[in-house]
Amino acid sequence: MGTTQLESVPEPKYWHLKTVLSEALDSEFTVGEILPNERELAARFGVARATLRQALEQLELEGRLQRRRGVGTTVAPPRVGVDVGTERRTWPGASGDTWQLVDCTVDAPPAAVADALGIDRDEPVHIVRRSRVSHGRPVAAELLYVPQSSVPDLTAIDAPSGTARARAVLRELQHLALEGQDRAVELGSARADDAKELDRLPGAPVLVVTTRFFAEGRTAALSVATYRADTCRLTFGASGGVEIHHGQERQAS
Amino acid sequence: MGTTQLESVPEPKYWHLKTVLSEALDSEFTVGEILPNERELAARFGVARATLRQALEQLELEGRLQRRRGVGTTVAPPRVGVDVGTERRTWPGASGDTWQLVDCTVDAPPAAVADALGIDRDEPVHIVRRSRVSHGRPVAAELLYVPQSSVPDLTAIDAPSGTARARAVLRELQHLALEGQDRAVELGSARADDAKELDRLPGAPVLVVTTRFFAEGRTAALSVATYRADTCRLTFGASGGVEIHHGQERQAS
DNA sequence: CAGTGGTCTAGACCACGGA
DNA sequence: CCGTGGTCTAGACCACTGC
Repeated sequence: MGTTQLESVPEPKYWHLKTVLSEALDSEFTVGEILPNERELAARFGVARATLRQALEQLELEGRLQRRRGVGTTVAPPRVGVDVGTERRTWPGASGDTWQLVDCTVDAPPAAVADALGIDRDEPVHIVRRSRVSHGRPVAAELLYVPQSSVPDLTAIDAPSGTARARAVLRELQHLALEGQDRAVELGSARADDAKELDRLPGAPVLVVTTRFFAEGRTAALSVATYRADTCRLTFGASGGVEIHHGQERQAS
Repeated sequence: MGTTQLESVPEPKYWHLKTVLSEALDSEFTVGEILPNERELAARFGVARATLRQALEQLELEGRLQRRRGVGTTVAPPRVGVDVGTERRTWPGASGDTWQLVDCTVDAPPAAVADALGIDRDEPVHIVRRSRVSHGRPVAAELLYVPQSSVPDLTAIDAPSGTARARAVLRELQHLALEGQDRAVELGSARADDAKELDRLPGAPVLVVTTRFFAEGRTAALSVATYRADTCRLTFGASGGVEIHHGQERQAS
């Protein structure tokens, strides 16, 4: 081998395709513009549709594209910075939070949630559903699990209907002294119900933010919030008064 | 509508397959166990390999499986909780941090990074490469961008080689008074070099943690850390002394 | 209704890891 | 060397959107 063997490492077609498309998006398209359809693009690049789709999937994962069945593929706007600040340690539903109540049920939680709450796996808890909207688009769906022991003063009279009961549960929560909280962020895929609320297909990538609220020496509530990974950037503002001019704060290419 | 129309919504095969496999993983497999190969599994479920792979991909995305070319598909251990705590606001490289120095170069940063740092796009900066290991496995790769103006006392003599220079840059950083920092987390896909360091294929899903360090009224450094999304759960410990017994803290199914 | 992206098939070959 | 997962093809049909 006389020459440096750079060509002997064939880049996958979809990877190269992704690079080419990415550059084209930067230079030849504007936000919201609709791309040629997949069959057309595949033909234009001389690849099978499946290969072209592999490239599009990556670009969608990175928040560069948005695809909707029956409509087409459009150039996505930059990701929305969504504040999930840690320093403001308050109960959910405290004044100024950005969540919309959806409804509230009483049911046995998933086993993992019961374990985290330190309760029996078949002990029913309040499950408050909330959703979060930013810039007119749904960005997150939340399930807030509240053991009945955390809101002992809640009576059946307080809970005539879904959102009213949700309000009552959150109101009762404020009575507890919040001793602390912790958070975790991980990648997940949207369950069917979350997907519907987020206007995505089931299985869409989401950032799952799990928050545990501590009071009276135990976990008094557990929040599982799923954010659209394609359109959201979770921000943890921690410095004083520095303005964020988020635009192309994307990963280096 | 007399009956609830549940059957009229045909679930995609790969989605159903994913559910079945997921339950099988819980009940019939142990961590580290190797699954039958894809051709075998596809045949067993009576689907094409591509369909089977779609299900496996989702499970890998959720951290349930690990696939390695030439080896096979294994049952993944629960995600590792990696602390990216916000309260401990220190410069990178301060005592007690868990990063390993890799090397250090001087080069023009990507345009987005230059913008975030508020410098010209062709102004070279120090680029410190670090990696983070947890439980014996690489979990993150970081690029730390430090404008030369942030470490004015650094001389060429301090920088004989890669890691030595990296050490020198971090040492100089400690001399600045850290005024604040902020963080953002978003989904990305691994670039080729990061992928190599993380022992993954290019394009693998990663959680990108961008941290801006403020000093002297400006952004004095910018860290872009990419964490393996399949194996990591980013934790933001914020409560006092509460022990985390992470095990099955997975998203509710 | 036509056009879009989403799912699925049944093949083929390639790149990598380990024996 | 063989077996693995990774890539790619050229089709097909389905589900959804908007006209």
